[in-house]
This record gives sequence, structure tokens and C-alpha cells, in this order.
Amino acid sequence: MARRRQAVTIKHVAADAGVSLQTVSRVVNKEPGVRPEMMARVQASIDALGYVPSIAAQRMGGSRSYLILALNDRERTIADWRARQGTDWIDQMLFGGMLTCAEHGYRLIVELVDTHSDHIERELLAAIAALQPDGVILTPPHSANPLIIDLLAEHGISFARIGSLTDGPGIRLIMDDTRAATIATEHLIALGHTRIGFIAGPAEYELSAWRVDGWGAAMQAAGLTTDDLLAVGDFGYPSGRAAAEALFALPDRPTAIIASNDQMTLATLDLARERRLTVPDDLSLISFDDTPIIRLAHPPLTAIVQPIAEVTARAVNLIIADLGDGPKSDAPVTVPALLTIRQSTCPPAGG
Amino acid sequence: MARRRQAVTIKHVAADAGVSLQTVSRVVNKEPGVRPEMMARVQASIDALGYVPSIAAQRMGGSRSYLILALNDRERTIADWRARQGTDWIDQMLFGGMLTCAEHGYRLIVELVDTHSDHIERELLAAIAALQPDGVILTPPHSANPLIIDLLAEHGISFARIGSLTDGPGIRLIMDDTRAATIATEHLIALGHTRIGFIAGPAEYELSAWRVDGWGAAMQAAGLTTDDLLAVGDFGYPSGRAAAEALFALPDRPTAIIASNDQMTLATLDLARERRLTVPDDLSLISFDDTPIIRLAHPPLTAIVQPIAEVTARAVNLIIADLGDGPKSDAPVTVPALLTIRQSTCPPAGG
DNA sequence: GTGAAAGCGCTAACAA
DNA sequence: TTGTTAGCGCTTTCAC
Repeated sequence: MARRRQAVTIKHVAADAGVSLQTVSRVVNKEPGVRPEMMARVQASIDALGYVPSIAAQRMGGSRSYLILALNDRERTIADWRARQGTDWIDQMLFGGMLTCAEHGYRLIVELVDTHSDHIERELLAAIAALQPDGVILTPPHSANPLIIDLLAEHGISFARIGSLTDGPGIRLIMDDTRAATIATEHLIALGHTRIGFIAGPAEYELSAWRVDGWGAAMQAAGLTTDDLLAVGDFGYPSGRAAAEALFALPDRPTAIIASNDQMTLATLDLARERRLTVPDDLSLISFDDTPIIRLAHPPLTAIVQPIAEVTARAVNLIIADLGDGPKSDAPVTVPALLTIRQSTCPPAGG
Repeated sequence: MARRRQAVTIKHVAADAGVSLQTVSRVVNKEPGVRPEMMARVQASIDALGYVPSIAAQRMGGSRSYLILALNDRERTIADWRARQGTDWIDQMLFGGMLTCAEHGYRLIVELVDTHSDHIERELLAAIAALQPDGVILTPPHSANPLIIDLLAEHGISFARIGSLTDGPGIRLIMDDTRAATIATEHLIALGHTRIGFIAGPAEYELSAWRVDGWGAAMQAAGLTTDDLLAVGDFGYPSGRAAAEALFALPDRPTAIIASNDQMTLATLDLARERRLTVPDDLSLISFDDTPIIRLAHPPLTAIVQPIAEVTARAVNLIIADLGDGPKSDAPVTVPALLTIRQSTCPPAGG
């Protein structure tokens, strides 16, 4: 196999168009200060020869790498892949992220990084050194990790933080978890529920607290108590089951439960079935996350739809804008989440 | 933002270790001809400084890019992402592909390419020119596309073809579709079924025919007829429904059906329910593909598990081996598929 | 076994 | 507005 070289380089284009390398470069990068006729001539050669710049060479020349890294939690991601339970977080990130990257000539590379690791710094530095990405998208829990945030800032890499509002550098995007929880709670209140339990996610994730807040706010606004109605899980199925057990054991059992993710909701659904509680007649159920598993449950579950694809697309756009020299804003971006009503919610029995 | 340069380069390491650039390069690339003590010294400097080579620079120097492209059908992939039905082909590819790449210092980049497009060639050439990947993984239907195959071969890029046995260059890997269909059919025959219908995939996919073959072989071996029992779909839900309708309309209705993918199986399940046929009592059902949707159906479906992660991992390993100068084999690699028995198969009524 | 030179394809800085 | 020069970080020659 012959050593692979670029088939057609900027040199070929320059020769073909009878101009200098620099002029071709200017046209390729849409830099100002090229006469239209010159531009047309160069562009014609580019098209004729099918020239596409090498991103490796572009990077070497001191320009962008046209690479954006999507950093995800290694342990959780691999667990999801292994379980094959339909968790489609990564898919939706690719959906929104890849396609938006492509629009701008960028590529998205998925990278897994350990959360609870002391070599997290080394891993990240290695990825940065090897790939030299122009931007990084951080997902929870990385998006709240000061070590990562500071590292990226020091390296002058544009980055977006999805699902974190802690202060610090980086573009912040959230899916309006508080509002989503409020909407879900209000939906149940409107149906006539007064005892609405909530299963929170782990404190490690900022959004866990936001969701609790949204639930609490709606409850309070309706003059309902939340005193004994909060249980905490870790997003895993067993923890959801334990939380549901605690809520079921209350003297005045809740007639509705909102759980902070699909696995915990499913655990609640399964436990309800074992206890001979019919959903939704005896127990209304709302899930956060709208993974396929929720849609295919019996009954299909009313759920908060997380707009992961959209938020990722926004993140990419903001990173690329940040790379340019337009005006920047550091206000957090909020992408609204929606409540999709299916068949797991109805008025309480005897309500 | 300061123009980003490599924080620590080969130069720094060379200076730190008091050797030439070339020696460092040799150590990094594990080339022979370096004294152990020298190697140790250089390695110590590398570790101390946290040096990681820039893949852009490595590529520019005429070496590898350490990039492998996973080429998928754009239309189908985007449709799957949009539908959020739990199709986890891409996830499983990442699972097997990314992790295996990482083991060898490679990265996997997902790339979408149109199937039915005349600018497919341009798209692919652009990706090659921009990324200069060392290897490409082709999935169906790209893996059987002579245009793509020849293009990659001409460019001297190592590539793997998953799910295609047509002659030509490239490492071929299959998931033993024929055997899988045979196993599924034999399972039904063992249960006592004699009228076993088969819903095939579109001819565009080579594996469609293999699956039909496997079914046919098992039927013939058991002395059973397949005459009127074959229906054809296009992997989509509506086509599966139409195919199921045709099979249901037979004078001697099949007591079992094998469908070539999850959507068509689901369509069959839904239609059966509408027709008041109980699965599995009135109709046994086996699906190809083992996406979460199948596992969560009611009843959970017996299905052929496609080892996508494993086949992708193998593909990566074979591509990287192909890059080296060890011995090569061009025999197709077969990764066995498994039948997972769940609750959609039982002996036929009155059987 | 080790080092010095040249060059990969591109862009930034500067010159014309 | 356009062209020239130098250099990015690395690897491949080819000397020593």
C-alpha cells in the first residue's frame, strides 16, 4: 500500500487557478479581501478538482481542528450500552450534535471519561493533546466538575456545560428541569391529586435538586404538603424500588408519584404491580426522561421529554459562535422540556 | 484567547531526556533499535511531562491518523434517531468499536452517507480528504456498494465490510444470518410447528436472502413446505404489517412466524392482537434483531441477538491488524448470532 | 543505535 | 488585493 498522501492539495488548486496558495486558503476559509472574480476562479478549480482541505494540515497551520468532543461519563455510558435497555442519550446527542456539526464542517467525537477517577485530568489532557478539539461538550456529571471546567478554560477551549448552572466559565445550557417538574406536578394536581410523591435523583447531579424544587414549588402553590413525600434514589433501578417502597409504606399513601428518571419510574411501576396497585387507577406515574422503555411500558407512561438532541445542537452552535469573534453572552440557555401525556396518569381513585 | 499550541511537544521531551527528536519518536512508536536504557530514559520524560503526540502532526508527518470511520446509512440512521424507538445499532457499534479503538490509541468517528445518492462518491471523498482515516467500517447497505468499496480500495484505505459477502476487496464480517435463521426455525420445529412463515427483508440487503436461506434449509431438512410461507417486507413497520396480513390470509394459516427485524415483528404482533390471536398460544413469533423494543414487548419476544458490538470490535481489530505488516487473511469472519428464548414461542395450539 | 535534514498541507505574519 | 516566507509537530529518509 503506497504511503497515503492527500490526493489533491491546496497546491494543485493554486496551480490550476493560477494563483498563490494564500489566495486559495482565503477562498476556502471565506476570508474577506478577495475579488469576486478571483474567488469564482478559485472556487471553480476547487470544485473541478474536488478539493477538500485536510483538517490535520489545517490544525497544523495553526487554525482550527474542526473537531468537537462530546464528553460523557464512562461508567454510566458503558453500563447503558451493556444493558441495552434503550437508553438513547448518546443517540440523541449524536442526532443533534453530529448533524449540527456537519452543517458547519465540524465533526463530533464521542469521548468517555471516568467521573470518580484521579486520573480524570490525565485522560482529559491526553484527549486534548491528541485531538486538539476546538470545543468540548460536557454532560452531567462532568459539566459541574470544577477540575474539568478549569482545565478547559486554562487551555482556552470553548466548551458548553449541559445541565449545570454552577458558576464558572463555559456556556451553560439546561433543559429547564425545574419548570418541567412543576408542569408535571401541576398536571397531577389538576387531575385532583393531593398526595404526590417525588423520587429524586442523586445530589451529585445538580438537576436532581432542580427537579425537586419544581415539584416543591407546585405543591406549595397548591397549598399541598411535601413533608413526607420526598424519596431519594441514584437513578438506578434498585434505588428506585427502595424509594417507591418507602413512599408506599406511608400511612397516607401517595396517589401519584413522579420519579426523576426512567429506571426509577419503571421500578416504581413494577413494585406497584406486585402490590396489586393498578396504574393509573390506583397510582398515577410520571417519569423524567422519555426513553423508549417508557413509551413501551404498560401502560405507556406520561413523561417529561428531555430535548437532548436540541440542547446538544444548541451547544454546538454556541461553541462554534464562540470560536468566531461575534458578541458573546454568558447567560444560561434554557431549552424547554415538554410533558407528554400518555396513559399512566388519571384522577385519583375516589377523587 | 491565545492561539493554541501543543502544550508539550516531542521537542520538550527530547530536551528533557537529552536525546534527539528521532529517538523520542522511536520510543513513542515502539520502533525497534533503541537501547533499553535509552528507552527508559525517554519514557520517563514522556511520563513526567505528560506528553501525548498530536494526531494531526502524526498524520502530517506521513504516519497514521489513528482515525477509523464508521460509515452508516444516513437516511435510516436519522430516521431511527428521530423515531426514538430504541434502535440501538449505533450504540452497539460505538460500544464495540469505540472501546476497541481506544485500546489501540484510535478513535472512532461516526459518519453518515446517503445510500441512494449520486453524490455518494463526493461525500465519501470529502470525508477521506478531510479526515484521512486509517480505516473505514462499512455497514449495510454500504458494505455491498461497489462504488464505495472500489473507492476505498483505490485509496489504499483498510476497510471492513459488515454484513456483505460479495466478492471484492475489504475485510468481510458477517453475523451468520443463515445459521441464525436455521436455529430459529429449528426451535419452532422442535416445538412442533409445521407451518412456519417467514417475513424477509428487502433484497437490497444481502442478509435478507441469507436469512431466507437459513429458514428454507431448516424447513427442507424437516420435510416441511415453504411454498406459500414467504412474505417480503422492507424492514419498515407498514411493510411488516402487510406481510403479516398476507400470511394470516393463507388458507392454512401459519402457527409461527419469523420476521427479519424488530419493526416487522412488532407489526406482526400488533396485527395478531387485532385479529384476536394470542401470542404465543395462537401464534409463535421470533424476531431478528434484539433491540430493547423487542424485550419490552408483551409478551417479550424470542429473538435472534445480533452481536453488533462484537462484530464491530472484531472489525476494528482486523483493520488495525491490516494496517500492520502481519499476515492477512481474506476469509470472511463469522460471528455467531444467538437465539434468546423469551415468551413468544410455544408449541402450536392442538399440537 | 542515534542524530540531522527535509518535508507533509496548511495558515499567520508580513511584504509587495 | 495578492503573493512570499516561515513554521506548526511529527515522521521519513539518510547520514553518522
